[in-house]
Amino acid sequence: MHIRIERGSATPISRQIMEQIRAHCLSGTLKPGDSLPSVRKLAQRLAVNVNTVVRVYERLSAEGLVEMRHGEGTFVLPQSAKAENSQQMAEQRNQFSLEFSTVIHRGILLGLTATELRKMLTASIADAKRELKAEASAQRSRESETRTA
Amino acid sequence: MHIRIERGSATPISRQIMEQIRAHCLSGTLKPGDSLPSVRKLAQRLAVNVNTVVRVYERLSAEGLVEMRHGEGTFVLPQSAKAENSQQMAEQRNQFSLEFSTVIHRGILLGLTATELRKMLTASIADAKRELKAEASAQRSRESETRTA
Amino acid sequence: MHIRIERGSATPISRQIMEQIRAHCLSGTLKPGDSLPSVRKLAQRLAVNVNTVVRVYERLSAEGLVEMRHGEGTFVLPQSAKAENSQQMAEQRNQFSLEFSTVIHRGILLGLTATELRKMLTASIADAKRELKAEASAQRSRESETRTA
Amino acid sequence: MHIRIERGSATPISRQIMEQIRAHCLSGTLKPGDSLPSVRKLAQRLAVNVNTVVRVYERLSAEGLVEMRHGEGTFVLPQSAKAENSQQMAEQRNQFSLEFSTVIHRGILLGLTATELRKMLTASIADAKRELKAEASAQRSRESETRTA
DNA sequence: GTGGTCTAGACCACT
DNA sequence: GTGGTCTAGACCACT
Repeated sequence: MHIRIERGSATPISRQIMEQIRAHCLSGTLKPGDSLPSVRKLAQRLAVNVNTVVRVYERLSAEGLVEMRHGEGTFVLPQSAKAENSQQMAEQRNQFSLEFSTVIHRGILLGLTATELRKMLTASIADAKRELKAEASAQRSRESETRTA
Repeated sequence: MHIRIERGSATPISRQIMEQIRAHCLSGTLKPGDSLPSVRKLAQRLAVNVNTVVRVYERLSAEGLVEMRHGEGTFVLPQSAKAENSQQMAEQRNQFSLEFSTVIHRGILLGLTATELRKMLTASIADAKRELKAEASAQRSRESETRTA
Repeated sequence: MHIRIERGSATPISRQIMEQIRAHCLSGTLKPGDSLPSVRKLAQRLAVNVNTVVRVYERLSAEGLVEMRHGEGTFVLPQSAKAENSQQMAEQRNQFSLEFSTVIHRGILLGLTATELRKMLTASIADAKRELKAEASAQRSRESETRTA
Repeated sequence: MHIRIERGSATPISRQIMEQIRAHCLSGTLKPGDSLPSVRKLAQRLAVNVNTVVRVYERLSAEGLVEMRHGEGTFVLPQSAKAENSQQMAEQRNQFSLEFSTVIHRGILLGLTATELRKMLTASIADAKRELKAEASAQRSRESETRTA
């Protein structure tokens, strides 16, 4: 589960983490029953305070997306209804499209041309897909290890 | 000078306004000597608290980008050196490119395809350019009025 | 709004505060639209860390019981439906009755007689009612001040 | 020795167990020399992790209330002095009275009337006594079996 | 090992 | 003034 934190950003770290975990759940990178990294591990990996991660997990738990089991870990919950799920997805995409257009608007103001923006898009898509693939294969190998063991 | 505020965003309103004014200065929509809208007018137009705008102007003033003249208004300052200006531009573009790639990363996680993202890009670029043009022409007509008067 | 914290208790402070605020909302001591004390004030009054109160308010907010308005304060929300409200009340009473019987069970184990327990009950009821009344009258006088002013 | 666990409670399970064993010792349900159930049996009976019970016994052992004899079991120790015993009893009762009044306070907030609370008290006392009796008679029959064997 | 609570203190943003 | 986020660090409880 890749999570990328933008340090200088005005978006609070906790919110960045939360949105990416939500996206992972909606996209299927995280499936019901999967365990999230422990609060301490994720905190260390992201070089973030433990409490920050705890807060994120607590909020996702209040949303009903995950469940924190004392002494065991934090786990993705099965989503109650497909309808609800696809509604969440629609909401997330709407929000995404707003952000996207805001960013582009700023790019144009900064004098970037359509051609430059298209190049950046292509590069960013490639980057993101590479990350996703790398992760998926890492997960597969982890799973096969588990099966062997 | 068009400014667009995204209400739900985690990015604070003041920062949204500030970044867009900076971008307008760098892109030339706002030129040295131009006056910014009065604090009260902008606040009303954006449906934002007056103090929020005051603080934005104060910060831009501290940055040396604008000058607040008591009783007159707020004006764009000539940028001290071209070098500095282009350095600022480079910084802003760097930051932009970081944000851009983060947004795209999230879009990919949400399952958007390259094709969808390209369509969104084209639409957003068209939107942004239309806004810029509308503004430029509005400004031209305002200027000719002033000349006539 | 009286809140009583038992320091040595195994029940976490935050949970004690949360349950009492919930009870105040259900009992009508806190009505929709009422403002809660600011996080800092309540923290100081209870001699508790600010973050502890913040967490309480955040959770009540996630429950939909209150709303935190940035820069304004925290306010009791109107409860969506009477049905829901009375269901919450039933839940709270069920939980109460469980706790109550557990406490009594322990009292009996400690060798307290029925008569002693009844005396304690009468005394505790009187205490609690006195507190409620004192608060209600304090509130009335506050309201009449406001009306006069 | 009856022990009742309230699952949802904020009071940790281990503390619930510990307090009840202490109360049993003070009330005489458990007498010096009596054996506690084995760690595994109690854990199974209460559907609790073995380690949880182990830690409870360890703490009671550290308090000098019981003694863990390797390979034999855990036994109630004779209390060093009556004075100490009655002091412990007083402490426990003080703590009990605090908890009791807190619980009643919450009940009043939830709108329960004095009459309702008195009824609940009577019912809870009856329940608790019934449990104590059932246990006592079970213990007597166990003892007579032992004598016979 | 896991999560849960709490503190003290800092700095930020909105009204 | 109000709430919001984050850190560093402590100590506790459950598996």
